[in-house]
Amino acid sequence: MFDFQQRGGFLEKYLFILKGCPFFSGMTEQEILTILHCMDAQVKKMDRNAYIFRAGESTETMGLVLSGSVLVIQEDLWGHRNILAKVLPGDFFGESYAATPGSVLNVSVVANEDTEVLMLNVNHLLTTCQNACTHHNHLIRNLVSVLAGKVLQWDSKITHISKRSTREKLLSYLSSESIRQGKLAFDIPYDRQQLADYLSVERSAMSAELSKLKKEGILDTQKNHFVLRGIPE
Amino acid sequence: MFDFQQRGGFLEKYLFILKGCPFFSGMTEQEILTILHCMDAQVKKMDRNAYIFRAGESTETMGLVLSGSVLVIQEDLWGHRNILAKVLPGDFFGESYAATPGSVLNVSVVANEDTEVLMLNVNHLLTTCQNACTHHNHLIRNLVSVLAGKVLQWDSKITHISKRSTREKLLSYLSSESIRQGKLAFDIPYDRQQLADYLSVERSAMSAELSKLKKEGILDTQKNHFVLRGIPE
DNA sequence: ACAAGTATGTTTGATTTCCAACAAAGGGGT
DNA sequence: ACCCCTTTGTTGGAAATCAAACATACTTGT
Repeated sequence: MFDFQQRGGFLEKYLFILKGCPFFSGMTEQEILTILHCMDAQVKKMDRNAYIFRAGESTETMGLVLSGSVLVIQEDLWGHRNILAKVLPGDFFGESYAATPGSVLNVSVVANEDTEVLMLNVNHLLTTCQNACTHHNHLIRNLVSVLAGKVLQWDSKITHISKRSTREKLLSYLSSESIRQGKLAFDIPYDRQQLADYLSVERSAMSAELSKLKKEGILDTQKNHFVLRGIPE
Repeated sequence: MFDFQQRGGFLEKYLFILKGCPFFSGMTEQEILTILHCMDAQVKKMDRNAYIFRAGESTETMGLVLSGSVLVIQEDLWGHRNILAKVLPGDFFGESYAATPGSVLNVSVVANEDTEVLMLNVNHLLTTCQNACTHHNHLIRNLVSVLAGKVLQWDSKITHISKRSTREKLLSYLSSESIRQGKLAFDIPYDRQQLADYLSVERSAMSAELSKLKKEGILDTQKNHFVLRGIPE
């Protein structure tokens, strides 16, 4: 772990990510730097498969992915892994637990590849120096947007996994991704095993269902690239 | 729909609920009244099964249940109903959509019984009169807690419905309710059909599974009262 | 180019869920 | 007490999923 202020290199490298992040929207570079100091920002470099949070812990800090990606997961002792979300650069994880004093993590967070994350203390934002920094109120307002967006994201995940059949889950997820990205041809951030874990189905059954959908001409796919064709008339 | 300020009756009747609500925590009665006016508060009386929000709409207002209860649901055209949550007096619904400009409701909200709800305009809180009312920043801070709590609630719902079998879903939900309420004997807010819709399983299969669990001595239940016994050794 | 490891697709039988129909139990109103 | 309506439990056949095994790409490192 590195102190953010002492490593100018990181700063120049990633400031453009922070500027594009909803949480820092409407702030100048200098204001962002001030805030990073207030929130005790620290950069962590994580190797692939390293745990950033473990279910059962509690935390005052939230994470912001700078490079690479992390998976928010739940896993039981027998290898079943449930993927709640993949978090890409510019997006947060753990913010809801950090913002809820006394809460216990119901999820784990692991690096999906070699990853750099920025850890930010939310309590410093919520409970101290409310008057001193005029930016704090602005940031808390931004935090509302971040949290509301997370709820909406969760709503749509629940939409997918509430479907009863593997086929419906696939089509629910794929069509929503297609709409979100605004095109019928798009990439998804998951490989087959991860997609199965995201949709809570068996990989082999899902693979079989994808083959069926291909044969029926409803979609085409190679690796993580998908093309939806709609239902032929 | 009634104007809140003109109906003192409602006010006295429900102010104690508002005072106990996390969103208004740390505020005096007079401050709450001021806020209600700022947020254009209006009381709505809804008959059982009436829709408060419909999927596809968008909204600037969030709802607070005063009496009765509402269900947050998703339904397809062929009667499949997925219950995301039951909202009891003192709790919010729709706040994430109201706090996300341009968002479209992915859920519907229906009155589960004859219900009174308070509708509050979130935009008035987030975008106007930030300087005038010192309470606003306090409220936005409280809104962060409300939203973070909603994410945690969603996390735990995802935990339950991600389980692969009906039995696991039941036990996941029931044990978490038991822990949440701090006792092995507890009531749940759902009848059998609603519980099945909440866990995304078939009612009849769930009923059969409950019978098995009873026979095995793992739990006991009559109507919506449950007693967990743990797995016998 | 090769080998080893990983990811994806396919198949199979056992298990589970779904679905519809029906039976039994409870509630409310007259 | 009676009937009607809702809720809950039970059953059985059809369909889907799970889980394990295997085959076939595709990667990666040497």
